[in-house]
Amino acid sequence: MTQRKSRADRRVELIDAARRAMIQHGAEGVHLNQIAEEAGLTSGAVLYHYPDLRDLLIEAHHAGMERFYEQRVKKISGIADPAQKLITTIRSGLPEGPDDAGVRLLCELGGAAGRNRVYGTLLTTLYDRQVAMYQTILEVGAAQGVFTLAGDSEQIARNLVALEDAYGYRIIARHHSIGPDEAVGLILDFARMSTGHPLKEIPAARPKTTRTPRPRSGGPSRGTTPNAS
Amino acid sequence: MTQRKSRADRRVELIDAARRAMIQHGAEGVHLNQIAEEAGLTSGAVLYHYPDLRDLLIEAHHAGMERFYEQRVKKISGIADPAQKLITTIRSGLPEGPDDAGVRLLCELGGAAGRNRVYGTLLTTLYDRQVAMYQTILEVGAAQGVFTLAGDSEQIARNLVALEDAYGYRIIARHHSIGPDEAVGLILDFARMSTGHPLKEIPAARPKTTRTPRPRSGGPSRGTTPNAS
DNA sequence: TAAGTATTTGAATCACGATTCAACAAATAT
DNA sequence: ATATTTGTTGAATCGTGATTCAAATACTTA
Repeated sequence: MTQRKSRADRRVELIDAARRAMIQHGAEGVHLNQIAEEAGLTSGAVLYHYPDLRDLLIEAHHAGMERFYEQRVKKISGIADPAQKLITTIRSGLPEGPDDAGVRLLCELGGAAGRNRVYGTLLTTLYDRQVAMYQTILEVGAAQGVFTLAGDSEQIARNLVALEDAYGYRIIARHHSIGPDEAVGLILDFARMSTGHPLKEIPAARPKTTRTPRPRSGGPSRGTTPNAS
Repeated sequence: MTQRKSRADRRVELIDAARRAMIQHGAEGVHLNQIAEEAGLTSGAVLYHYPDLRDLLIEAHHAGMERFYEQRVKKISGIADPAQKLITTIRSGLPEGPDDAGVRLLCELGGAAGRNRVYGTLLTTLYDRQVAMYQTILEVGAAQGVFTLAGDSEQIARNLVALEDAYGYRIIARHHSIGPDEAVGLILDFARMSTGHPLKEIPAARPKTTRTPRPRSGGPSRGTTPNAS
């Protein structure tokens, strides 16, 4: 028999298993057995903890969003410069690629939100929180004289989140010419117009320039070191 | 027995029935019987025409997109002024409300596109076509000296479509403070920055100002007539 | 009008997932 | 140690939807 767990532990595990299962099989297409398998249990055990599957799915979505949001907050927590903060935030709102689990899950929800009020509310709440996050960055930047806002900060923030969302969908759908980098570029174009700041992308050296096996005659120390602050 | 139809006619009918059924039950959650019922047939008859359900669903999505796109093209076909053309296009890309069938169907696809290459391609293609549509409007406007583009026309067009998409999702999800009008306003904010044009919304008299049962002392002929061009 | 063909039905069957539950095992309490 | 509670299994059952197909029905053609 599978290792026995306390009620609380098992519920947390199940939520995560459900999250994983939904990413693989679709938010609405998941089957109880798939969740059970993902958790290493039988369907009966899952039902024991969640007699109504829908509750589990909602909690899983909720957890997924929370995780997504927390990750973003964490990534910008150490950055002081508003411009770098903005750039980093934009990047953190996009999937890393077509298989990015977190964003995949959010995309799954878009359609369901039209038919399911709970999911609609969940998504709407996340959107509003993200808007608030951007708004704070913009306002602080303006207060410091770094940004010169071309309009209402809420309006700009809403459009920033909207752009993120949309390009997330494009990336997930495997658009041939829009990947994470291109999306960042496009959103930054808008951000520049809105903030009057050049928003140069200097953060974190990207060691991959479409393959860099360092073929040239080796210049001693230059390039890969990511501390060119 | 239900009225017999020719092969071609029936297929067209089925595609439309599938479209309607998907809007009600989700792009991936539709059942054969629901489609059959929507078409006024039995499941057997549906299978007779489409032995593989997936083919029908794909065709239905394709048709839905085509319809959506054609509607937009049609709406701007008569407009000469680039500014009005742009405004009208923006509005036509948004759902009329949370229950707008056409957009609902597109939203359904967003999640599935991550798992299903065909859907991904379908959505991507639609996106590219819309970008081209906007790009043409922008370029023509710039050539006529009406617009002063703040950047590459493709970049602006991509962001315009992205904003449309994202606000479509928000509206479908019943965001409390973002409806079609608010979304148009937000997108126009971006469009103004990008074109250097004020883009005043003068089109089509809106007879509804949050309820206008004309309670005042009745002025004889005035108000409801929608030809105040 | 008769023969032939295409479309549709309806019932039977099949497949699969959800649900239930008695039995069992692991923790915890006594 | 024993009893009790809690978590888990596995098999049985139920329900639903997909699939099949012979028969019936509506068209078409000769």
